[in-house]
Amino acid sequence: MLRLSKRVEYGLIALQQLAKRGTVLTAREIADENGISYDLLAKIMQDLKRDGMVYSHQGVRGGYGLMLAPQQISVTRVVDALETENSITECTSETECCAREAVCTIKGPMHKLQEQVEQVLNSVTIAQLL
Amino acid sequence: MLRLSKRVEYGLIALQQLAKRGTVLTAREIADENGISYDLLAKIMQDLKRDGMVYSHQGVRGGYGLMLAPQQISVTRVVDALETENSITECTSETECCAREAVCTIKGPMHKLQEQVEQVLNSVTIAQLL
DNA sequence: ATCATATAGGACTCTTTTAGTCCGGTATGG
DNA sequence: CCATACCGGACTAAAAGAGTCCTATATGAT
Repeated sequence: MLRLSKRVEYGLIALQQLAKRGTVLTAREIADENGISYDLLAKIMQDLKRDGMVYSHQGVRGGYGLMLAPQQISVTRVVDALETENSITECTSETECCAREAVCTIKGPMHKLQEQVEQVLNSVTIAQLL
Repeated sequence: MLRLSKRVEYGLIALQQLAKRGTVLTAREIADENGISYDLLAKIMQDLKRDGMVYSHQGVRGGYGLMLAPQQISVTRVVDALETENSITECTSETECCAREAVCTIKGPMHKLQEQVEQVLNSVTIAQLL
């Protein structure tokens, strides 16, 4: 369907909110204010933290804060952090191996297309979402 | 996963083969030579025909042929013909309606992103796959 | 100290989408 | 008239995606 997952969608929203407010926010706050499942968002925030885009504080008055400037966080980076695969076809994936590889006649062109799509996602940052 | 479906992948291969060979090909030929399930490809060819990209002839010595020049067939057109949805998020879809629409803070930016991705898919045609 | 608050993370389940199959029907050239 | 090849509905299976539940751990405030 050529669609970004909800994980990425929610991740972008969370990062946008952190950038806009400029303060520490809890996963609960972000979830409630944006109509997102708390459990789901909680996991997404963990992944964003693992990547180094945000930091976290446990306990009372804890929450999440941005580790980077909004213009430093590209959509590509968010996708990479939140999705297992980001290739537009199986043959442009580095982790999968296409069963049709031996007879594949579109591998080359698909790689070029992949690059162009990535370039678009790379050119957009959280700063553009504000 | 931001991935094109197998339907689109196979559709592109079929169109590429028709363009490269410049003759009428049967669904069976295309399927066998490219390691694609015949039943699946048969349906894809029907969809391509419905769209007007190819014509078909039934019966002995029948098959499919291109209706348009390769440079006139964009990837976007193939995606539109073969997939029900092509929007990168639910909020950029014209047919779906996002449950979070009232509180959505990324609708605008997502539309811009969508346009850019579409522009890329629009700029690539079957001619570039040869 | 202890308690309410918040993140950390494993293990599920449910739903949707995608891929692929099976089958009977129709058109057509040899 | 029959083998060939498209037409198209119905179905199944597999995979991915979304969301839930529950327990553990850290920590600031009282």
